[in-house]
Amino acid sequence: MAKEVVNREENYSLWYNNLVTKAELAENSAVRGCMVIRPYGYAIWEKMQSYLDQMFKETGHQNAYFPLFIPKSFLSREAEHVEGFAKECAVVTHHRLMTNPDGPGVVVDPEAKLEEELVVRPTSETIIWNTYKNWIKSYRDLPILCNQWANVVRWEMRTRLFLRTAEFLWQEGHTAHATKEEAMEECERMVNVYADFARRYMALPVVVGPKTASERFAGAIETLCIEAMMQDGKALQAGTSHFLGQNFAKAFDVQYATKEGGLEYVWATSWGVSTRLMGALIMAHSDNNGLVLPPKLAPIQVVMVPIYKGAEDLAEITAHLETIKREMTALGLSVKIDDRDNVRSGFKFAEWELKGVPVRLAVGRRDMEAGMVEVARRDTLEKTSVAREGIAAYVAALMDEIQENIYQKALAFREAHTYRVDTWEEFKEQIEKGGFLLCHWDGTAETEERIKEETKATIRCIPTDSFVVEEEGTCVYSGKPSHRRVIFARSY
RNA sequence: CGGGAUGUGGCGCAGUUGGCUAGCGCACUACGUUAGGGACGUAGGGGUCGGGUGUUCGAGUCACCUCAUCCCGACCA
Repeated sequence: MAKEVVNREENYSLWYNNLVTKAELAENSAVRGCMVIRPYGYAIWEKMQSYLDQMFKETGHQNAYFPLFIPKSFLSREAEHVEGFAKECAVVTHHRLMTNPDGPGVVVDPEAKLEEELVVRPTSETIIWNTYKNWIKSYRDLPILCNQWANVVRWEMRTRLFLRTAEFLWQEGHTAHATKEEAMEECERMVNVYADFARRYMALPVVVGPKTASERFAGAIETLCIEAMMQDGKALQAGTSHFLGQNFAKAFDVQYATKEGGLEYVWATSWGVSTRLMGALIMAHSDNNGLVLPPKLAPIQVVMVPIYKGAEDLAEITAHLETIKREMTALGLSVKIDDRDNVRSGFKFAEWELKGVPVRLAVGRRDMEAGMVEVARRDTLEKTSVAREGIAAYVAALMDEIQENIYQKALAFREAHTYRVDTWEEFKEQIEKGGFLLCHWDGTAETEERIKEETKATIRCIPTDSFVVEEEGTCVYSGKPSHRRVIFARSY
């Protein structure tokens, strides 16, 4: 159970500092809300990337890369899309600087104004569909199943580290299909890939389901998402998969010749997850001692701390640890021996806990002579003494146990903070305490909007795989009939 | 873009009603003692106070302007 202070803002910096630092920028810089990812933090992102990439390949996708700059006119081709992103675009207007004729430094050369301004991609649908147009002529060219790993820029009015930064890293999949059914299947397949990844690798229980119309991606017909609950009871959208219908195909005039000789617009999907997942990971599992990383994503899975007195002692114990390390490395574990002699063991314990390393081994002369190793788990903070013999296999098995335990803990937390709410009074009271509220909703945008205005709660999704929600009832707000419950929550 | 707050060594802060060589903790360097849960001693190095203008004999301190950051709103796959 989370301690009282967990997930309060003051604690975030403690957790974040291991992974990122705020960009240190020159004074007067217009760039704000960016982050610098430290090597240790990036290692987590790399792990996420490699697992996701593998899952994308297994579902038939290929990686590709498209331009960072998008001609401004492309963005306006799809009406809803441009409306959704216009307010947060960084725009390139010039291509050259010159020495300042009136003083020090450089200024923008007014002669170097671009014919057409370029938008720094906030998402790549438009530039990709402009390219797909040239790739697709016949039904034989379909489907196209591409993914891109890239950075994108969204000039948000207010940023939040990890959750909403001006520049972030992500992957975006963009697919083109001959039929509506095939595209819808793809959309669903990919949201399930995300859910699978969140659960198995991030140890993050997520709810899968469609968004309501008002929460949809700009230009999508349907948006499926995975929603997670953070330790403060707020919801976090962790990934989305969009069924785009023929909107982009029509906007970019992408038609294909059918087998029968006709001409049809293609059907599209797009889907993405970002470095926001790292924020989710942190806010879902961390405690007051720092990060808690699931073993599958931990850059260092085992840290070994020698307990010693004097240099010879250190050398001898370190050599002993090396033999253990070799055994564990052979089992595929990533291991670090912390043989620093300028900090004490207690300091090392605290530091590696802060960094979230799943298992710590400590060995002193006493243990060495007794043929024992002290094993400390990060998830439970328990310490046990284990025989040196067979320690590698023990730790390898412990990794699975920790992975599962972190998941179960997060799941139990979510279950404990999910409430079936049937009256408006109860709703207003409960929403203040956080959590997911499973409620009947009359299905209208008006009701959704009023609830948002009155309580700041939004419909996170219409769950399809996590809760039993199909039942007859009446809308928690309007009292009109409803056939299923949806998830209301305050969100990031 | 509105409301509030904050900018002083790498980090976190103090600095009274303006007053003389700008301090403290952490971190850093050297040496020594230490080492099973964030060690201690001694000796060091490092800041011109976000930027600008002004008031004054004198500005970290007062005034105005400006820039940046954080929080709350508005906004937001």
